Amino acid sequence: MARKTGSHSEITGPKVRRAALALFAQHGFAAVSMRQIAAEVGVQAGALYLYTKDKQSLLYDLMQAHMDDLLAAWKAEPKGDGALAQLEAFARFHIRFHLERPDAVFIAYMELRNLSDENFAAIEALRRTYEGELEAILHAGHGEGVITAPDIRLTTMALIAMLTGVNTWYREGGRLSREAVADIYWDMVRGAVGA
Amino acid sequence: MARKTGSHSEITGPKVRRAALALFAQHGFAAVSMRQIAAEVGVQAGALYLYTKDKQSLLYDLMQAHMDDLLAAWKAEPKGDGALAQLEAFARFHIRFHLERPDAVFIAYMELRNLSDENFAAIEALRRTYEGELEAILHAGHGEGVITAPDIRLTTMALIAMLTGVNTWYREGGRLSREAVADIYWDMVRGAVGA
DNA sequence: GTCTATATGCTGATAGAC
DNA sequence: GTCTATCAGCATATAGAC
Repeated sequence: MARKTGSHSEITGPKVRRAALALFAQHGFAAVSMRQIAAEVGVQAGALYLYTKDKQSLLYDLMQAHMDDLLAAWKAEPKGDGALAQLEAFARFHIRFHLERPDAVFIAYMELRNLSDENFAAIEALRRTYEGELEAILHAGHGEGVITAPDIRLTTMALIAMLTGVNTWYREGGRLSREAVADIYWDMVRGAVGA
Repeated sequence: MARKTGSHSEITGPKVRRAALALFAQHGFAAVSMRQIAAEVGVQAGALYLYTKDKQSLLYDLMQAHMDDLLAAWKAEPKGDGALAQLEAFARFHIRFHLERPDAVFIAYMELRNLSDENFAAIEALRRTYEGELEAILHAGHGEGVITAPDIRLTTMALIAMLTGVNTWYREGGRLSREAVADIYWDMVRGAVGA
């Protein structure tokens, strides 16, 4: 359908966010200029300000959308009965979700210090909510007597670091499939919590 | 005290590196200007170029010095006999060494993409050398039959991510001493490798 | 909705005085 | 060894034409 004086806001908006996501992940927020993003989208720099208030909002919106996705996806995940089944569900979910969107994950971890103070606080709260999900599972597992980890909080942080670390080395088409990786990591998680 | 033609190269050089380390860790390499570093040191921006070829070299020198320190410190670490003792030594060493220099660790992980191609390759080689140390221990443990982890390479990456993760949450003067943290993490490491 | 043009300011790096 | 002054360029963001 022919269109005369381009009215692409429904297409250009997402394109801006996709371009920013890829460029921020590759070069870092501070190293990417609005001109670079505009060039990737195929518009002039000034036009970006129709879709974002400023560069800071662009970063914040990307990170917030990522964390919202994460929390919603975990909420929708089938979890099974018992703390051990839920721990397995969490480990497999975390690896799968994070491997599916490496750019967003990278930004969420690396660009926290480039957020304004209030934006940082908002993202930090979402991150703690997610950590709380795992912490609750471990707490339940302790109550059920199926895990013996001595410190729930440390175990939470250790497991999340271990699982997220997959993103730093996993390459599509490598030696192992995502499922094989998840199997091995689940073994290590189980061992680490003393299950 | 009046000073005529100050000759402070032995003092100013290290000051430049210390200031750059702190500022890069706090704000990120790309977000820090040479003028900011100079202000922190107490000289004018132009004077920095007496101590570094350019901004890129400043970053590279910091990262290389950190990796050299790491490898030298591990080499000098008492390790005990047997793979399990060496694994414990590695875990405790890694946590201790990394907690002692959070800024350098942060930069070494976050600023890799701001290195030039050849500088990146050099740092990457040092990082792989360090990973190889842990991998060799796990390999030996497999041979001795004291660990049952099914995939040495994945276990290496998982353990390093888990141990390095301590830096993201540990705060001096918090609930647990470094030794207590190391005790708990060593338990988790042992469990994760099936020892 | 996108463009061009522009404001205002900071960037890395160098030259030359002292 | 450090300074001031400066270059050439790029930054974010906005104004106004179309």
